[in-house]
Amino acid sequence: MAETPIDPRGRRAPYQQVADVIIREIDAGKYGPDGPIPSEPALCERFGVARETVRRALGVLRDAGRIETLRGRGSFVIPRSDGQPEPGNE
Amino acid sequence: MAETPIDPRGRRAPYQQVADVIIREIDAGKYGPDGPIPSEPALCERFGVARETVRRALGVLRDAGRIETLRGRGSFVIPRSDGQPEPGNE
DNA sequence: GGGCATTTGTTCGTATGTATG
DNA sequence: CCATACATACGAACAAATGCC
Repeated sequence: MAETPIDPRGRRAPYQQVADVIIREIDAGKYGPDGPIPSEPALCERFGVARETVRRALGVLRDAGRIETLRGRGSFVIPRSDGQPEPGNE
Repeated sequence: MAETPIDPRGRRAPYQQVADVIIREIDAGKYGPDGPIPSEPALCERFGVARETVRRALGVLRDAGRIETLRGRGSFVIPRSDGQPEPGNE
């Protein structure tokens, strides 16, 4: 079972829901300022979605400049430029 | 913008238009006698159509015996049998 | 160097829901 | 109703880069 199931029929598409969750976690500092986020297979497991859906979500994050992805390595949080402190876990 | 836009309202359906263009290019030797043709996503981009439309077009080419498609690899031009020389570029 | 597991990149196969003419 | 088309999603296979032993 997926740890963080998403609603396949929500008003927002599944890949957008996945993107939302991960963005919030990055904002909360869950992965560190420049840390790696979980691998695609791990995210598939967690959300109970296909790899394509995870990859779409990560595409949203890349387009938003929140992560960068390296082949054979993984995806990494892009540190905030100075003056924009981490939102911090609450 | 699509490099080779097709007319969504032409007398021929979009998938037929796409099939026509690719067949002409194969005849012109553009992809080599047994070379790969561009991937489905690439063709979607080029013609500005959805993947289903590209797949229908490729279905026409397969039914006509002009290409063969391999999962995870791509679609390849089927060489002409002897006695039927390539139409030749120009 | 080789071999292997992990990870992302790419490709086709299939299915569903929605919309249009 | 039906054919066509688009967007999304899941599945499977192949490919390339990385890293570790």
